[in-house]
Amino acid sequence: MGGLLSCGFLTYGRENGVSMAQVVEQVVRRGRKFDQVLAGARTIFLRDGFDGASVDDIARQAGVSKATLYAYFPDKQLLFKEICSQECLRQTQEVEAEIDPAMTVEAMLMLAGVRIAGFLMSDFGQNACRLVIGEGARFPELARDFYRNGPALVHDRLAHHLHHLAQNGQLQIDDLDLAADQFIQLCKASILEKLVFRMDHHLREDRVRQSVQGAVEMFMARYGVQRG
Amino acid sequence: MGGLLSCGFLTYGRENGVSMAQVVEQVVRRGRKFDQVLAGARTIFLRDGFDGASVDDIARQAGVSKATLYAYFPDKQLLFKEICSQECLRQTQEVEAEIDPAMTVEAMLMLAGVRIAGFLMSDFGQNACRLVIGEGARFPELARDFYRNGPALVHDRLAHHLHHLAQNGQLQIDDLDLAADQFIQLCKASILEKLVFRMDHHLREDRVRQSVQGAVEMFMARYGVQRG
DNA sequence: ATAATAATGAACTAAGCAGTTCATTTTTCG
DNA sequence: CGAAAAATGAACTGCTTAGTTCATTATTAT
Repeated sequence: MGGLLSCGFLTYGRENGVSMAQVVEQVVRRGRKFDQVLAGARTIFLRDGFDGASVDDIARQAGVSKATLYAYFPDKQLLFKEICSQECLRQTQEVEAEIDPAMTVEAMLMLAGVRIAGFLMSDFGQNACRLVIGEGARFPELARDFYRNGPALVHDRLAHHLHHLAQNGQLQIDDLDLAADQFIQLCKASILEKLVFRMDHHLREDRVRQSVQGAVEMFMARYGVQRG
Repeated sequence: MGGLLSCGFLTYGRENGVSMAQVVEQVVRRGRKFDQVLAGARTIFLRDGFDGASVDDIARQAGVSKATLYAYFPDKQLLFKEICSQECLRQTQEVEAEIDPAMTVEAMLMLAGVRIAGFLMSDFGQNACRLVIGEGARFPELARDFYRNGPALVHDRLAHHLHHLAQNGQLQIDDLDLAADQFIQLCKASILEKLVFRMDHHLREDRVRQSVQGAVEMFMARYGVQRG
């Protein structure tokens, strides 16, 4: 327990595309229950956290014998890290759809905001956040990976878009990083803490939209060029 | 495990003031190691979380025998809840200093913002947040108490101040709750996720001030009355 | 068909941890 | 001092859980 896997992701015997499978047929696919194991582990880990989840529970959920599970993953920590890595990738894809450059600034912000808030609202988003935050002490490098492949990535893309808009003269921004952070945080207003601390498990749809709408208005009031 | 202590705090045999002690001398103070137990438990729980902390570790840290510990607290959960309750109160006190009504709007916002950000920056604030979020699944009512006595309380006081400022004509706000949430979130911009996900354990002081400064500017751009 | 590979399940080890017990020692206080 | 209250520590119970083993069964490919 220590330096292994300190960065990067595991790719543990699952071809993650068609091209890979074509190049090396049947290399590491050691069994057919691999996906079941991952699916079961994801369910249980997201529900119970690392300590709360027992390997027996995971095996049962996966519909797989414990021996099979251990045939794929030598220990519980590696399985946990693999799940977290997968969730990072999924989170990235969640925000991956391209932004149309022909949009107005408001429309672009609105779209980005709805996606950011939507992720937080999803069961998966909530559980993943809680999991990574809670287990961050035991797995610091994992929390960092999650951050880099999730929040940080969203931040960078947003800052990139803002940069272009500022160059076009549609926005007036001096500190791009700060502006991007501000917008992201504003989208979470009214919803973040209530979710994290389990106040309202499912906030009303209109409250979320209201939050994003408010974020856009505020952002434009500060950085918009039209004045009076 | 269930309904007990579903709301409210434990007051487990420690006079929490002088008046109490004067009224009932020597009621529940069954021993002199009470404070040591609490101190040790706080250290270990904040460091390791609920599952990660073993009762033996706590006793050792407290400089107290396990038997003594169990003489005060019948089980681990009750001790944990007591610690969390204490941390809630402490968090409340953290933001308790009164606001001078003669201040300018900007100065008031700056003060409030620095306090909010300061709490997040503190080791205690970070650990407490992680603890409550991570253990929220096991102790949902505890996460709610923490939220009510912390973030929600800050929100309410801020909204109250904003209400007065709006009545005085110094601000133009239609949705007070939203405005309060927005300001609070803005203060966390640039620092929250980096802390929660353990990117930079100690951000530079100036970056925090910059964040709060940016929050005030943005807030005034949106809700200030001076226009052009 | 048959041989190789994958999966099973059930029993097992070893360790850690919550909570208990109690004979002995220390502290407090009249 | 001397008695009552508090603290000790070390051993012990009972339970949970990570990880192993292996003889048996199912699946796959040639």
